Order: sequence, then structure tokens, then C-alpha cells
Amino acid sequence: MSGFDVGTRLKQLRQRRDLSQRELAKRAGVTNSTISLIEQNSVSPSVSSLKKILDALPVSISEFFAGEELASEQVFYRAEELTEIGDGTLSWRLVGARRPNRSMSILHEYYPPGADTGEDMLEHAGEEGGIVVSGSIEISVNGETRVLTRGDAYYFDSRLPHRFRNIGDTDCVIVSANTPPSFAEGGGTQHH
Amino acid sequence: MSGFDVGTRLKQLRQRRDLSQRELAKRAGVTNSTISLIEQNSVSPSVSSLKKILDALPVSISEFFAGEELASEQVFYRAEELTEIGDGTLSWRLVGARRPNRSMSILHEYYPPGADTGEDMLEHAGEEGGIVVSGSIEISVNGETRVLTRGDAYYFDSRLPHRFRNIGDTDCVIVSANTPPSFAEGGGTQHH
DNA sequence: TCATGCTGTCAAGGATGTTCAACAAGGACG
DNA sequence: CGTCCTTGTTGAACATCCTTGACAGCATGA
Repeated sequence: MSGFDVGTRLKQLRQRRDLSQRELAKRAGVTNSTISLIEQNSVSPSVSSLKKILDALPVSISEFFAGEELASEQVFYRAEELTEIGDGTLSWRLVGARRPNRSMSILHEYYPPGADTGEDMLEHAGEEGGIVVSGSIEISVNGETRVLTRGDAYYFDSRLPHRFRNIGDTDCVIVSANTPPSFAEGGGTQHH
Repeated sequence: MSGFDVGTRLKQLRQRRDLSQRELAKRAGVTNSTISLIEQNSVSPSVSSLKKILDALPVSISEFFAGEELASEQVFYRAEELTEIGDGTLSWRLVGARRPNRSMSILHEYYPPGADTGEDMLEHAGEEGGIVVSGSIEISVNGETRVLTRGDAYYFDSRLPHRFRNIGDTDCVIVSANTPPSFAEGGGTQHH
């Protein structure tokens, strides 16, 4: 039914690391029985259990299921197919789910009035750039602050501390690209 | 615990599609209560349940969790500062003139009605992707042809033969990105 | 106003996932 | 051979998820 063999996939990942069911269970904070039952597809684990187990490998959930639709790489995306990555006020839409082997991510970003990536400046590896499609946005990079409007653009090394803020009273829409894909690996509730 | 807000994410995806809990539940083959409880993070759904629900959206599991791990060069560019690379009918505007050490180029592309990158399919190293900002465009990649409109997007390996054509009667505007930068030195009739 | 239909929430109990503890199979060593 | 350690599996008890069926809130309209 699921079309995706959770049990076998988990078993492969575990064995590749030379871990016993008990050892993995211990690291994950579950019991060996749980691992056994999952690997036999006797149960469909809860997301929380699966996450605990994958964290111990460690493998991200999206990685775990990455092969699920590897079938054919998708080229075209309808507007409503873009993967949404929001957190309440801010909202980004990703072209293509996280595909670990792609070298860029492209985003459709929506900043409602007042939206703010936060006072703690963002800093991470890679480069990013974009063009303002509508509205206006205040961008600070490495101490310099500018307000960009429709048609304006930016490009910088993401290691420079940066911040995005919509100080206008209309939505701001940006199309941007990052490299390497930053909605990706690694910890934390990272933006951008 | 999970560090990832499953409930809120599901709610966003559902609401973006204008589905009620009951309607989504019906399509997914679960009950509305299940959706409600998950959205409130009152439970951590089983993988099988989550998959049924996501299939109904439809969103792949890896996409669903894509945001899990989130995200003295010139930085800002006024619209009129973008370097124009036109050749009569077609017109691109580059964010930042070609800077060899950048790993991406970002383009504001204008396709007037009838614009066509040519019958000889383009093929070159790298990857490219973009989002349609206005108008519509016919894109062919590796034999497959689609018409994209406002908000739609694409992403593909540039080694696949590809072609862009505006078959509508209004301008088409796209924001795109390529890696590695492919608008090589010195003009020529280079396209992406 | 009352009926109707929609929305999302919640308590109770049945269904399913997880644990605890036992078990058998296999290898290492004396 | 027996002992000891490891491995993965399984039955019964417990915890959690899921469904049933109800409820209140809000809108539309007779």
C-alpha cells in the first residue's frame, strides 16, 4: 500500500552502520522490540518514534523517504505544488522538495507587512541572491541597510550577517536562489 | 522534542489548498478528528496515517519534512543597475555583472510575445530553475513540453536539451537562477 | 426565529503502537 | 559438553493513536 518499504529501509541503514537492534534502540531511546517490529513491517511507527530512531543514525526524515519518489526527477511545478516552508508570518515556497543532489534552491518568498527574519542576524555558508517582484523590503547585510522595491535585487555571501524585514504596508514578494541548498541538512530552526 | 511542528505544517498545507479538515480526511481515508488532533499536535501520527493524508494533498513525505532542518562585493542592485543582456527580441537582466567567483547567476528575464530561444535546443553544464512572475511561457525540456503561468516553476539539469518560447500575446517575466554562472564573458550570442 | 449546513474541538472506547520480559539460535571459549 | 555473551523474535501488558458520535460556533436563508 504505502509503496515504500519502511522496514527494509530502516534495516539497511542500521546494518550499514553495523548497529544491532538493541544498540540502535538504546541510542534512540526506544526498545529493541520497536526496532524489530518496524523492520518486519509489523507496525507502522509513529512519526515521533521514527524520528527518534532516525536521529540516532543519524538520518533526516526527508532523507529517509528521499527514495520514495526518486522515480523521475520533476522538472515542472504548478504554483500550488511548491513546497511551503512557513513559520506563521513569514512564508517561503520552495521549487522542488529538498533534493539533496541539487546545487541550488529557488524560493518564492512572501513577506507580509511587519514580517521579519529576526533581530539575530542570519549567517550560514553559501551565497544567496534575489529579485523583488512586488512590494518593498528592507534588507540589512553586514551592517549596511537598504530598502529594495520592485525590480531591485541583491546578492551576497550568506556568511555575512543578514536580515530581511518588510517595513511597508503591503506584501512583499521576492524570488530568490541560494547555493548550496540551505533548506537542508543540519540542525536548528534555520531560515534562509 | 521533535523540533519540527508537524501540526502547523499540515495545517498550512491544508489551508493553502482551501480544504476543510473533513474534506481532507475524506480524501485521505481517515476521520476529521484525526486531522484535528494532528494539527493541534495532540498526537504524533503514525507514518501510515501521515502518508495517507499527505497523499491526499498531495505532498510527498520528504517534501513535508523538507523544512525540518532549515535555512566588499556589491550587495544591492537598483532595478536599473541590472546588467542587460538583450539580443533584440529576448531580454535578460543579470543581477550583478558577471563575477567569475560567484557560484550562481540570477536573472530577470523578459520574453515578449513570440520570443524563442531557438529551435536548436540549448544544452550546457550546470543546473537552472526559475519562477514565472507574469505572463505565460512554453518550456520544453528533454522532449517534454509544458506551459507555465504566473507562480509556476521549473528546475532541471541544463545538460538536458531545452527551449523557451512565449506563445502567448503578453510579455512573460521570469526570475531564474543558474549554476554555475553561464553568461560567460564578452557577450556573444550566449543564452542560459 | 428556527432550520440547515458548515466549521473545528473533544470524551470515550476500539484499534494500533510500544514496552517488558522471556525465548531460541548462533558464536566464542574453556 | 556447558557457560556466557550476543543476536533477532514474540506474547501479554501498557501507552498511544484513531474513530465514533457528540457538541458549540458561525454563517446562510427560509
